[in-house]
Amino acid sequence: MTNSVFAKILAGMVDLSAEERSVLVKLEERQRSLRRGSVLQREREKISDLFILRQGMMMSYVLMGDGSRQILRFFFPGDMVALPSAIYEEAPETISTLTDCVVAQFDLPMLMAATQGHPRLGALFSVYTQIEQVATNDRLASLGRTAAKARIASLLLDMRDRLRRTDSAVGASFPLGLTQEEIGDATGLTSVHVNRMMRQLESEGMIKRSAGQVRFVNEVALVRETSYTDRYRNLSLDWLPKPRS
Amino acid sequence: MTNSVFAKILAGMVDLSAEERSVLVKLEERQRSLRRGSVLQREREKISDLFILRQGMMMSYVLMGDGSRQILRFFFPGDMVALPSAIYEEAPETISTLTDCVVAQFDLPMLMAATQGHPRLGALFSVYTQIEQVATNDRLASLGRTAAKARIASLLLDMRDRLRRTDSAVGASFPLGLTQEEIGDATGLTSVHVNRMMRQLESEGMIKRSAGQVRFVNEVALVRETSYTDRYRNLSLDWLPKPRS
DNA sequence: CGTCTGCTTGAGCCTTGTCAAGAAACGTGG
DNA sequence: CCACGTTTCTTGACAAGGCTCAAGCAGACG
Repeated sequence: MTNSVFAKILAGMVDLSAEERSVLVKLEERQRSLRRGSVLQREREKISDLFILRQGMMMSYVLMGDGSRQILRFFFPGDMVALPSAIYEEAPETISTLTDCVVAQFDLPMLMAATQGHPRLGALFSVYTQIEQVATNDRLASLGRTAAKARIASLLLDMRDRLRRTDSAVGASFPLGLTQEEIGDATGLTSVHVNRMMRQLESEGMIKRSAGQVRFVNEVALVRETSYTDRYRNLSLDWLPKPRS
Repeated sequence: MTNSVFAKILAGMVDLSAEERSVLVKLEERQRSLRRGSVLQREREKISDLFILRQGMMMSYVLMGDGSRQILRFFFPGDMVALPSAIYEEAPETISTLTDCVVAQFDLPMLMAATQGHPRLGALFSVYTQIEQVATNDRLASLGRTAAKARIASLLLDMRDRLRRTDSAVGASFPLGLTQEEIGDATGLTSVHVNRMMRQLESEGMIKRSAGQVRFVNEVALVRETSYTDRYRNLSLDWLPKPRS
């Protein structure tokens, strides 16, 4: 394979040197195709492999004692997957595919080796994980302190922005690819209430749904509903070391 | 100052070499005392300093459009503070003290320099941030998919475990140091409902409250209520590079 | 063409929120 | 060390957002 989707994400932050790119390409050499509904990793199992999602959509989730599910995160092309699990004896989350997927697979020693001679790349991995952290904090605030409609609006805006990172065809319209049950499990709602809220967003002229696509009809109103922020923007990275060119 | 509280946390994961310790001590050389109620960093302001909390309790939070507050995290001695904010042009969260505090202050270049010749230390910083991430995921699941009583029980168990990391005097009993309003802002509840649930936990014989202290009377029942996991335990770190001794 | 999964809608309920007010604890100045 | 003001805790009555249960419908897939 001659390219790296993870590099596409990082390239949105800094200009990568040719050498840095080649290191990233190597991380994505070992690829696997997965069917929709595959489980890459199950909660409480020992896992040490990491993945970069190249095509498709995935998610991570936990099952609660009462059988309900909390989806922690959706993954889109370019995302690094399973890093938190790799440091534990037992994976804290289940990871599975939502569509047919292509992933690149590697492990922590390979990651360590990759950053060895490239301190800036190591720092960029840290930046990536911090962005994740901030995005998770945003979701936390969304679940803790906003109403159902706003949670769903946030989720939709987030999906659009993250799809657009690697697919410039995504504009006001994008394929949803989630059931209302999944949206509910991500936002802490029931599928019934997700349904009601989505139709309300539609009847209020904020979104339009058809053939599995969502279109933002009034994006300004949607954003006003949510206080959503794209956390891949407005980074301050002048402290990064010089690249190894 | 001749010691590092952050080293205490890391020492719970691996045996630190003398050289690694001395690097960590240096990070905590510049210290500041802060009054209760001080704001170290305000949401949307530019910040580039990091802190390690040496004494006291702090928190980070965001203010929502409607004036409500979501507390994202409480900080206890040994915790690293403000790392997510340092990579943004504008801080994504406000950080303030809940008690009088002593913090050590440094910045990203100093952190980069510290890990420069110590790859294992750099990796341990990453491990630390991943633990944060997993703990945040747990809170997300707690807010999304558990009832009020369980959220509060989780919070109490988490506080106790994190206080105990650096204070071996903490056992079944610890100083709460939070108002019910703060507990509510952390768990996505109102202070009124927090009150009801805490008295319920008390009347059910799970906890006892007096003079600002919380005592776990029936810890087993409390844990059963919550599916809480201590994320500082059961790490798998055999992939770490050799320490520079 | 039949089955299955996901979407939609209604009715009633329950957990949690809102509003309000009094009691208790805490902190501060005199 | 007391007195007063402020914050925090506690409790009740009522409201509401979101959940549960149930049933019909539509589209996808074999």
